Formats: sequence, structure tokens, C-alpha cells
Amino acid sequence: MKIYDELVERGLIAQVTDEDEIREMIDNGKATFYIGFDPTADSLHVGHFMTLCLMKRLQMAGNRPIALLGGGTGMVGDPSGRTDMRQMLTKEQINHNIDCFKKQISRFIDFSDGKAIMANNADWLLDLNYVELLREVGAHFSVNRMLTAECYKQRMERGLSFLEFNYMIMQAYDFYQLYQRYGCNMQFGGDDQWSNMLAGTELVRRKLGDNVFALTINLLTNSEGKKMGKTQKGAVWLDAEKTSPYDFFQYWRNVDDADVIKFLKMLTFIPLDEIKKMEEWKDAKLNDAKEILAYELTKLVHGEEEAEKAKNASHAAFTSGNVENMPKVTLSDDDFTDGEIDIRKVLQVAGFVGSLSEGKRTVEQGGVTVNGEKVTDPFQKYTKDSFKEDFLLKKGKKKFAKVEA
RNA sequence: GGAUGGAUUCCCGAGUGGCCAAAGGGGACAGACUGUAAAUCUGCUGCAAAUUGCUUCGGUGGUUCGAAUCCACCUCCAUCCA
Repeated sequence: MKIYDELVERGLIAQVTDEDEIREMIDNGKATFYIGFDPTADSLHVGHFMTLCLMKRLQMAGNRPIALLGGGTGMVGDPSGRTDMRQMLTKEQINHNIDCFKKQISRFIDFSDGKAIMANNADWLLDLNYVELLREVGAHFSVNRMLTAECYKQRMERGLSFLEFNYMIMQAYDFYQLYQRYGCNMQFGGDDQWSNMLAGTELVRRKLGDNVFALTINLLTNSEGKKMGKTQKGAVWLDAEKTSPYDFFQYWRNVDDADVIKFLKMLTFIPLDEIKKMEEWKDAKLNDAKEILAYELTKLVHGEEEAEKAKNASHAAFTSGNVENMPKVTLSDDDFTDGEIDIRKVLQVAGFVGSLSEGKRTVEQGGVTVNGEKVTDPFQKYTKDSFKEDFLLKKGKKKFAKVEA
């Protein structure tokens, strides 16, 4: 199966500017395409992961990717899909974030021998002259049209600053630059980027009379239409320091039944005919599919070794009760007062609760066990010796840890 | 620049001098049921060794025995006018 059809089969493609042209180009490895990453945080998250996978798939099909870091656009901030203005980032933050992004992207995409290009739009955006830009680029944009773009609609009610309004122009200008510098003839991105991307294809056509193309992929949503990759604690990060491989594994292990197959198709590199077989799996058997999903994704992001560890930890916690493989938490001397620590504090240090009050509440509701025994006293004390033996802490149904001191 | 309305806890949103750590809903968390799923029901949801104390209703100052609530100034947002 050619790459384009595979993308369709996997449910990835949302919108395209010209299906036949794009199919012809990417199927034959003729595309030089770019995907932009704005450095809004110091790690990539699950949403980026989707586009990185897309980049990889296309690279494997012989196309040349350009990873464009938004050192310039990050100074402005994309209003798409937001209800309020992003907090403005300082140059230092942006540069730091870009360094973090670079490391993560390099692990995914093969940049050797010019097989891929890393670019930063700060190189051409930061030194632009205002009046010159207005004349060169601004003249090609109709405000009337821009205002009808989906990405601004929401903001027409809540307010849109001029700064953010210009984001689309920045992004369009990127495409124009990349086309001239690297012959970049295609842009890919999340579906929320559609109007920004169209602006780019139009700018190139108007300035140079050449046709370039855009393709968006479906945003990763669950069966309820909610965006994936967010938890109550925030985003699911690709950085192991920010989201541990175990938590990452568990995140995918816990997806809804209704979503497993869809995610396997969209996110993993498992051949489609294998996934087809899994579609037959029903009820509890679906748990196997969830585990495959979690394992594959953890492997892609953190490597095989970490994926094995996460899987073993998961088995230890949920099936075998094998304490050795469980996620570990280590108490420091500072956590003890007069050689003692109470259960609330243990929960807090383990990261299971946000405050001692919450810990107390959880214990009172019967949500905490130690070595399988329910803890009833929220002020239950432990000495250091308590942790010499196995100390298996469990909160609720899904939080496990082996606590050491 | 002018007029009007607004800012409340994770989110939405009630509260217009004490009975307010602040209704109701959502979300989150815990319990029951399950398959580490969904749905449902119950509890719970500022902090703190806790019939109490402390911090919180955009900011600062004031009135008052007492302020989310009244007053002044400020900041920000929305709508209309210029």
C-alpha cells in the first residue's frame, strides 16, 4: 500500500488542498514538506507526537522533512483554538524550549546526510522590517477574509489582539521562505492549523505564481470528542522527567474501549492488517490491545528498555503483585519528623495527593492500603524501620508504589 | 476619549453587610459494581494534627464591632458610541 492510502486508512488525513497532486508527490517521494513546532513549553507533548509520527512515516516513504522551530512565531503566539491570549514568552524561554525540542525531535527523525532539515523561523522573521513586510506581504492579505477564518472566529467574541492577528501572516511567510530556500512544496500540520496553512499556499501562489500544498491530520480526540493528551495534572509530555515512562504507559493503558483501535491506527507503526485482527477482540480481551498500544507508544517515545520496565511495573502492580518491578518512591530524611512519618505525608511525597488534607481525606474514605491492608488512621505513623521490609503503597485502584527510605 | 455591564474557589456560575470556606452544575479524587473500560449509585473537593485556627471572592486603601458584599482609586475584559 502506498503511503497516501495508508494515511487515509489510518484515519489521519483531515483536509487536503489537492488530493491527486499530493498523492502523486508523497507516494513517489517527491515532497519536501515542513511541519512547524512552536516552542510553547520545554517539552513536546502528545499532540506533537502525532505530527512527528507523520513526519517519520513520510520520511520512510522517501520524502524530505523540514522540522521548523518557531523561534520567531513563538514570539507572537498562535491564537488558533484558544479562548485567550497566550502568555508571552521571553526570548530566553523560547531559546531554552527550542533546545529541548531539538533534542526530542532528533531522536525521532533521521537528520543524517541531508535526509531532513532543521530550521528556525527566527532566522528570517526577527529581522523583518515592518513597512517592507506590510508592502511585500501585507498587501496580499485581505482582512475581511482573515476574519472569516475559523481560527479567529472564536476570538471575535472574546477579543483578539493585533499581535495574535498577525500570526497567520508570520506562518504564511514561513512557507514562502521555506519554498524559496529549500524548495519546500508542502506543509503538514494539525487540523487546527488549516487556515494558517492555506494562507501560506496562497501567499506563495500570489507572490511567485507557484502551487504548493497543504495537508492536515485529524487532531487526536477520544470517543467523546475531547482532545487527548491532557490530564488533570496537565499535558502528557514526551520528556521522561516531566511524565515518567510508567505514567506515559498507564495513560495509554487506560484509554476507553471505544478508542483503542483508532489510536493504534493513528499512533503506532503496527501494520494495518495486524490491527484489523485486533478489531475482532471484544470485552476483556480488549485489554490486550490496550497494552499493545501502551507498549508500542512507550517504546517509540522512551525506547524499548523503558517500555519493558513500564510494562513490568504495570504487571507487577495490577496482576502479579511482584513488588520488585513496581514504580519506586524514596523518602528522604527530611520527610521524617523525630524519626517518624505519617501516612498522609507518605502519600504526599509519593505524589499521590496534593496536600496532607487530601491525604487524610483519602485515607478516611478507605482509599489507601499498605501491603494490602487498608489504612484506617490518617495519622498512622511509620518509623524508618517500617520501610526496611517491602512497603507497598496503594491509593485508589490505579496508583501503586514501592516506598523506600 | 465617553457610556454601560463585568472580574467569585480547577472550570462554569449563585451570593449584594454577620447564619460564608462561600449554593448549584461540571471536572477531579475515593467507595460500590467491573475488565486498570464505559454507564450507574454514594461520598468528597482551600490549607492545617482540626467542633478550632489560618488564607481565599481582580489590586490597593478606606467605612464598620464585622466586608466577597458598602465607598474611593487602580488594573483588566466585554458591548455600544467616537
